[in-house]
Amino acid sequence: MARTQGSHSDITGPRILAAAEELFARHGYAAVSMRQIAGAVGVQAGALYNYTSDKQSLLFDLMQTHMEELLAAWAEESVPGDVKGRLEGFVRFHIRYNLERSDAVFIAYMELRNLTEENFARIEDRRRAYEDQLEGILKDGVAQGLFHVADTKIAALAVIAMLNGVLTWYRDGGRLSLVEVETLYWDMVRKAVGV
Amino acid sequence: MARTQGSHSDITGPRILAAAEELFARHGYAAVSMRQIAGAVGVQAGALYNYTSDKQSLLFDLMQTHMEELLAAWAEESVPGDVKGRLEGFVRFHIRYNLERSDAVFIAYMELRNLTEENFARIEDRRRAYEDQLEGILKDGVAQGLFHVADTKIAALAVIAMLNGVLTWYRDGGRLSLVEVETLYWDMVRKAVGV
DNA sequence: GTTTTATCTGAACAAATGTTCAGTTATTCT
DNA sequence: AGAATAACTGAACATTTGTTCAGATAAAAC
Repeated sequence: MARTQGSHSDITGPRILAAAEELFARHGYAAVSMRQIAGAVGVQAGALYNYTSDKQSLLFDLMQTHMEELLAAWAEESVPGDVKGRLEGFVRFHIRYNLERSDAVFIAYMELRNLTEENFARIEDRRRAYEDQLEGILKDGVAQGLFHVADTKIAALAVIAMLNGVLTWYRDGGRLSLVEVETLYWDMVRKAVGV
Repeated sequence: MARTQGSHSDITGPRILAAAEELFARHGYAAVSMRQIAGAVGVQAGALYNYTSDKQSLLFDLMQTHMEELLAAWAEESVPGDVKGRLEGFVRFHIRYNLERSDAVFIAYMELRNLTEENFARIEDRRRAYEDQLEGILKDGVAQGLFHVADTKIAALAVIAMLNGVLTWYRDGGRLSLVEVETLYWDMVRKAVGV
């Protein structure tokens, strides 16, 4: 056998990335083999190498794409206006976006140590850019005398860490709806920055 | 060659656990081989099996020990008194203790998916017990009308997630001292619970 | 000083790993 | 229709994996 019926690169390519994303998120990068990914797609392991140069760049591509899309989505959703509203927008956006793409977020936070030094630096750069978005809001709030935070850098990291925690317990159809979760966290963030 | 000079089980045993802890924390459980652990101890791979039945229980032992020690340390440090003081005590304890044992904490949070279903349940039980300690403080504060939190369960998870974030960026000799970090986070937690 | 026991080596095992590639077949182009 | 190309198979590769175990040597017990 060789080329299979209905095989197209623009179909198999995304399916490989999707399978890798789910498996990496569930079992971890190092614990997932190329054969498992291939099996999930319904293809032999060798076929993966028409779409990726190696396992490492499969991981990097997933992370890179996720970070770019995250930044792009925030750039589109972010609206200028009063700082309090901007902060609320960030909190709600972060929770919602990250829950929608929990697999990608999980990977982006847990598999950093499996990246090449060079790839790590690139991802880290994008993460810092995202953190800077939040810190920018906090700085503006402080400058306007509205927020009271002693260290905007630390506060930004603390808020993001707190929001990321949602990923570890939130389940669809659980006790709280998405909007309720957003509101609970916004309430805590709002008070933490002193407004 | 066989038994090496100065070989004692009460020395090699702890060294194996220490080496495994450091390697698991740095590279991840699945990415570390038994031969790497043995190499770090200065012993052949087969010798590890005098101290552990398999790789899985090496991981579980590390997690189990960590969780028990964490709970014991908190039980000793925790003092009854006003809720505000108890909450401050928890925040400072959590940051300090977790930074001192960052390798074990990292493993306990990142390698849950590599545990057997049964082992996972045991660790999860201990983690919940720890979260309950914090939630208990929050509940007391709410009952006394001192804290204003809408959902004590979520608030406990949010606070712990926020505090754990310190692990990802704190470095000894960095911009902020340990006490400064504790104080910054306590300030944010204090405000977040509305006091 | 001799025996017993604890501790480790070194080789071996089958299975699994990432990756390559010649060959085969479906699709697309002419 | 046939020729060219894209997509995949299946086998092979050198390593590495977790784990076992007979044998060897050091430490402890007598």
